[in-house]
Amino acid sequence: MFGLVDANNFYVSCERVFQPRYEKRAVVVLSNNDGNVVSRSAEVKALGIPMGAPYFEVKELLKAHNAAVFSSNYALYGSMSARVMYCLAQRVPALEIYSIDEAFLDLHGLEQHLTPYLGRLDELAQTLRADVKRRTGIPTCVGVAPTKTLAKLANRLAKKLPELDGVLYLDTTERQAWALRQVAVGDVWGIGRQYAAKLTAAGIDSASDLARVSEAWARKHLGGVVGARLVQELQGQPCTGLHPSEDGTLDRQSISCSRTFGRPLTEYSNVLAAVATFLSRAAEKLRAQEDLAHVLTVYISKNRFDPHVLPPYSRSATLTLPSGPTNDTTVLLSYASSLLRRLWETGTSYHKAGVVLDGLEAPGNGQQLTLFSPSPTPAQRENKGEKEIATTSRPALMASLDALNQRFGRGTVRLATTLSAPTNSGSAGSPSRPAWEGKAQWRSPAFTTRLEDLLLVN
DNA sequence: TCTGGGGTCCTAGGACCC
DNA sequence: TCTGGGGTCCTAGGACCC
Repeated sequence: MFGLVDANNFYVSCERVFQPRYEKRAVVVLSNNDGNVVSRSAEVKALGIPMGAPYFEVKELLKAHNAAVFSSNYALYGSMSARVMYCLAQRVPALEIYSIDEAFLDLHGLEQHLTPYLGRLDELAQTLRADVKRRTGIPTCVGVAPTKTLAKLANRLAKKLPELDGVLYLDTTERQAWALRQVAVGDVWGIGRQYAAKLTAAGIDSASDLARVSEAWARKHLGGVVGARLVQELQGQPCTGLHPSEDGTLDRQSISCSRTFGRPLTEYSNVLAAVATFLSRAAEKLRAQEDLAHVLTVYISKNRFDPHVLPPYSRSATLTLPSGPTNDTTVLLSYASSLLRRLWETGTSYHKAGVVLDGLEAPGNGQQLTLFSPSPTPAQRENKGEKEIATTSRPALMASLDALNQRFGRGTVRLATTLSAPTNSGSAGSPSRPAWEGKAQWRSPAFTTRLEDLLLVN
């Protein structure tokens, strides 16, 4: 059996832990740039405000109901997530951290061997919920079922139906069949908007209907092997196992960093400063998980909501690093700036930029070396005669950078390229405020990660 | 006026390998 | 006249997840 633990409106719950006066009030948390509603308290859901609603569209409604509005505070949510995962890891043989607020639990064997001591799996699930709530303040629900897809479905019902008291255990085929009938096809894990529309057009409305389509049909209409697996999993046949997260942290196969800008940017130097900042952050994460990357992608996007802008809204460029895998920000940046140059169209207004690091590998024995001396980076070629940029990594420099920023705060020491060029018109902000930076008007304190923000109790 | 960010997995054509 | 089969890697893009 698999368990799925999922926090209830996680970001809102994190805010409430440290500011209990919001316990009974309507609360929302907004995305970066205060753009969209990404977490809603039950009171807000009852108002009919959907997940992902643009804030400007629901602002008045929220105000009318005296809702509290927060900008997102990832320092807080990340740290609360780690606490929740730590609690869970202490009580189950293995878990897979699936997202910031969800984890799959490996419960195989427990039902045969341990239940005489621990009670049924649904009792164990209740114990987990109570433990997490007591130690972190975060409310959760738990689904238990023979496949991950059914565990997700069970979790959804556990959240929806108060009479289940936060736990649903789909131990028999009768209970599974019942659960499948309760869930709309669009709410099944792996069925997004496009597939949902296609399925309802074909007369497939519930998870139960979907569980009865043929494998061939699923393959043809639901993205090949992915669709075939999905249907089998609904039938109770596990197609995917648990990928345990070692020591409670997540090792990623790709690392990215991107932002929508606070305002549209047309100056190359401003966008370069943004890309350099995002790349620095991504490289920092890469070093934190002790990996090297050998594939780099840069992308820039136009405003897809502007009716005057035609698709494609986004262009990307990917490069397999000729000088081999690295985690050195300066090496990565010299390639990133040449990719950005390739994508750049003068006179275009850009809305967002991002970088992705792929092809991650651990340093050491397995590493691919170059046969000859590393080929020069684009920056070296362009700047021939100027100061050299190394193609070989300088681990000691990066380690010092990370140590300083860890101790004195993110961005204390950074590459000069991350600084936006001074603008003639731009007396608006202080020089330390980059052109691309967005809004975050209502951010709560970093209660768990900044000494100055520590809650004081009299 | 105002519309997020960080991921996973899959597809598909072309270059290239033996 | 006639021109293979089984792979990997690279790059770009799409669907989906939370």
